[in-house]
Amino acid sequence: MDAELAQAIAQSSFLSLLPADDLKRLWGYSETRRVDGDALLFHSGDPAEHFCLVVTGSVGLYSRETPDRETLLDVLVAGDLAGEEAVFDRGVHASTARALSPSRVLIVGASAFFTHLDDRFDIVLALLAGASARLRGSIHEITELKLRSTTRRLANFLISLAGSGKEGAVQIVLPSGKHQLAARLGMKPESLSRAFAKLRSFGVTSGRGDDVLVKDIGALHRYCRSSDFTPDA
Amino acid sequence: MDAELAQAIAQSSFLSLLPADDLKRLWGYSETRRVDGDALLFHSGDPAEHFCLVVTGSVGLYSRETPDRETLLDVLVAGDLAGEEAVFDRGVHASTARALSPSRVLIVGASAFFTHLDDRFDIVLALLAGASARLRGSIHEITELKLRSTTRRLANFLISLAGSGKEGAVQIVLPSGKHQLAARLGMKPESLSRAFAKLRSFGVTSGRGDDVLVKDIGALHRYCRSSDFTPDA
DNA sequence: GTAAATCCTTGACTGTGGTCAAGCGACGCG
DNA sequence: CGCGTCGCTTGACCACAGTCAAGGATTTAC
Repeated sequence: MDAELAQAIAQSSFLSLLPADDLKRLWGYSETRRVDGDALLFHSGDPAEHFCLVVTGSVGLYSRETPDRETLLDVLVAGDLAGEEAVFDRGVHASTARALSPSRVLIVGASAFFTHLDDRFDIVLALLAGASARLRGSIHEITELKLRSTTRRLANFLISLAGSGKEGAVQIVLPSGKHQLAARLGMKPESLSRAFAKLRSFGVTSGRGDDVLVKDIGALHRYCRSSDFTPDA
Repeated sequence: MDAELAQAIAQSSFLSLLPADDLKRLWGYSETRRVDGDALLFHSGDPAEHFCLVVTGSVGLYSRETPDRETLLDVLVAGDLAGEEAVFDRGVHASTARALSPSRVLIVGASAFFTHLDDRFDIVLALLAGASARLRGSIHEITELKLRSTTRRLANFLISLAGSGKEGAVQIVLPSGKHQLAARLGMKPESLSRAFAKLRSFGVTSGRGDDVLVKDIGALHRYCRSSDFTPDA
C-alpha cells in the first residue's frame, strides 16, 4: 500500500473508518489497477461482481436507460466509491462507470466483501451513511434540474466547488473538461458556454482550460439567491 | 397492532424482514398517529428525531432548497419509509414530508432506533438495501429529467404504474391528483394536460379523476422506445 | 512558419415547455 | 333552477435551451 492509495482511503467517507485489520483483510480480495481514459470499469446491467474505489484520476458515472442515449450522472475523484450500492440491491449495476482520464482504481470483489460484512457491523453502518449521503446528493440534483435554469445550475455548481466558508476572490479547478461539465449539469456544451458568458458580468472568468476565477464568490451567492427573474442580464 | 398496520409492514421492504421480537421492541419506542391532509410530518433541516412509515393514505416528499420554491420529489404510499436516511447522515432531514391526504403513519424515534440497531445486524443490512434501492430510483429519475420530454416521462410513469408483465388494456389508478402528479414529474399541470392529450392518440384515456385507462400498454412501450422524434403527433 | 486540429465561443433558427388567460364541465349550494 | 366554485383543458404568447453551422483562438505536427 503506497502513498496514493493511503491518501485515497483517507479521503473515502467509508474506508477511512475501517480499522487496520479490516483494511488488511480487504487487500486479500481486492487489487489496484491502472486504466487509461475511456476505459470501462463496469456497465449498467452487469452483474455486480466488484465495485471500485477511485485512487487517482477521475471516473464518470453514466446512466444508460436506452442503448442510444446516456447521461453523465457524476464525476468521481479520489476517495469516491463506484457501484457499491449494487452489492446490496439486486446485484446488478444501476449505472455505467468509465474512466474520464488515465486513472488508478481499487477493485473490490463483491461476494468476498459481502462475506467480510458478516462479522463487521460498523462497516455496514458506514456504508449506510455513505448511501444516505448519496441519496441526499441525488435529492439536491433532482431539485436543481427541476427548478433551476442552466446559468443558475452552473453558478450553484461553482459555489459548491469553491467550498463553504470562502470569501472574496476564489480560484476554482474544474474536476473535468468543459464538455463533461456540461453533461454533468444536464446541458449542451454550447449552453454551458453561454452560461459562463452570462456569469462573466458577475465576475467569473473562464479560459479554455479547467481553471475558473471568481472575483467575488458573494456575488455568485447573491445571484443564486435572487429568488426570481434577474433576467440573466 | 391491527390489520392496516400489519399490511403496511408486509409491504415495507425493510420492516417486513424483521423477526417478531424486533417488531415488538419497535413498538416500544414508536407510535401510530392519524394526520389530515397537508399535515407536516417533518421539515427539511429539522433534526431527525424520528422517521415515519406510511400506514394508510399518501405522503409527499418535498425538497426545499430556497424558502420560496420547493418541488415534489416523490409520493409515498403504504409501506414506504420517510426520512430514515437522515438517521445515518448528518442527523438532519434532507427533505420535507407532508401528508397529501388524511393518512395514518407510524412514527419511530430515531435515537431509540439507533440503539436498537446496535445488536441487530440484519436490520442494518435491510436498511442498506432500501437505501440502495432508493439511490437506484434517484438515478432513474435524474436520467428521465435530463433526457426525456414531458410526454415521454408521463408515458414511462404510466408504464411503471401499470407494473411489468401486463398486456393489452390496463386500468391504472394514479397515486395522487393530477396537480401533484405534474409536480412529481417535474412539470406544470398545463403541460401534464397536454401530455395526456398527446398520449390520447396512443389509446390513453383520462377523465377528471385519478383513473386512467390504457387500451394497449404495448403501444405505450413502443412510444417510449421510439429512439427519437416521433414528433409527438 | 504554415497548416491542421482541437476546443471554445457566437450566431441564427427552432421547439419544448412555462406563463397568462380564458373556456369548459362537474358538482355543491342556496 | 341558476349561480358559484373547482379541477381540468385549450389557446396564445414567449423565453430558455437544443440544433446546426460558422468563426476565433490555442496547441500540435510537419
